[in-house]
Amino acid sequence: MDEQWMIGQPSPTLSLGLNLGRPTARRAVTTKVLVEEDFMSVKKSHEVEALEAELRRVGEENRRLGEMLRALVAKYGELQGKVTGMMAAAAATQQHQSSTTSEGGSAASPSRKRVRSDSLETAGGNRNPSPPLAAAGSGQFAVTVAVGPDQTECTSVHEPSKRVRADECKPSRVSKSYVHADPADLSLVVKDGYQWRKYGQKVTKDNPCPRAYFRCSFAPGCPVKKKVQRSADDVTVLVATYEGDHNHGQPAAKHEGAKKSDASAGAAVRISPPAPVVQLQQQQQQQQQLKQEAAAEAERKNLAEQMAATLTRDPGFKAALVSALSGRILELTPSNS
DNA sequence: CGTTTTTGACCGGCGC
DNA sequence: GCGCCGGTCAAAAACG
Repeated sequence: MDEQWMIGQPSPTLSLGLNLGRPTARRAVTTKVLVEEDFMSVKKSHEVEALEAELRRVGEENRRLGEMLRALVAKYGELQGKVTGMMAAAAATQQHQSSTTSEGGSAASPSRKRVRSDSLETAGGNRNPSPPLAAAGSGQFAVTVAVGPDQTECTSVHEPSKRVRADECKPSRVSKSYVHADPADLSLVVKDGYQWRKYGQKVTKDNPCPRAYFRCSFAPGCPVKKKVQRSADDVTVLVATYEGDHNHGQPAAKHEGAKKSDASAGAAVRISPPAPVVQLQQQQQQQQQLKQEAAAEAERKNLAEQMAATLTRDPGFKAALVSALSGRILELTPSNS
């Protein structure tokens, strides 16, 4: 019979009975009394002995599982620490290289650049010789942020030397933004509140959709660039890659870029169509969702670990388990007078 | 007329 | 050394 009970009532029954804080607690008290009166006074039957053995076995298994879970979490934390350390070491090495080789390289071999570009660059580049410290909050679209806002020296190197490879000296901020767009709309425009000037378009090898290159045109010396390309997997998704920090604040909400001169925007301020706002919200929602999911996962792991530790250490857990099991036994066994 | 977009050409890095 | 490829330039066209 006990075998039938165990087969017919698998683990859900156990889990139901383990809700310590639920109204079954009151029933557990009464059932405990019943257990003591009915079962303890009477000679233990072999069924009860089998149940107790099963109970011990389940408790032991639960304890083992808890230990395994703790070990797993500990190993996970250890591995995560190693990864973090390796990434920090790589970032430190990269920063050191960029602060030495890039500065020296741009000064030692200026002939690497185009001649006409250098003349233009020196003429206009002095307008903003040092990158301002502002725009620390401009990374609001960042999904993957490479470095922190304190590493602005890389930007100062990056601006005068135009053809610095991205892996030699990464811009101070590289972030990606995914925007859902109408596939019928062929324009590669991602509304993010800034003014952008398109300076090139290219069809890349790994994606049939062309990639558009934009510069921030709100401030003359703003080093921020943006690449926009439709996702190869989903053409309805626009992937915008931002490089660098804005050296100005976010412009006031008005028509972004698209064939609107600043002179016309001064007097007649029109309310922007809702589409930019919607896309902006979509970007922020996606990023918030990613962060929330990561946080929720970490919280779940932490919660599971705490639950395992609490349950295995709590001396009342076994008593509660006994009461719960006994209560279920009394419920399921036909009342024998 | 000033600004922005388009688009072919050019440049430099990288792999073979 | 050569070709490929991504990024950029700049003249011409388009636009308001």
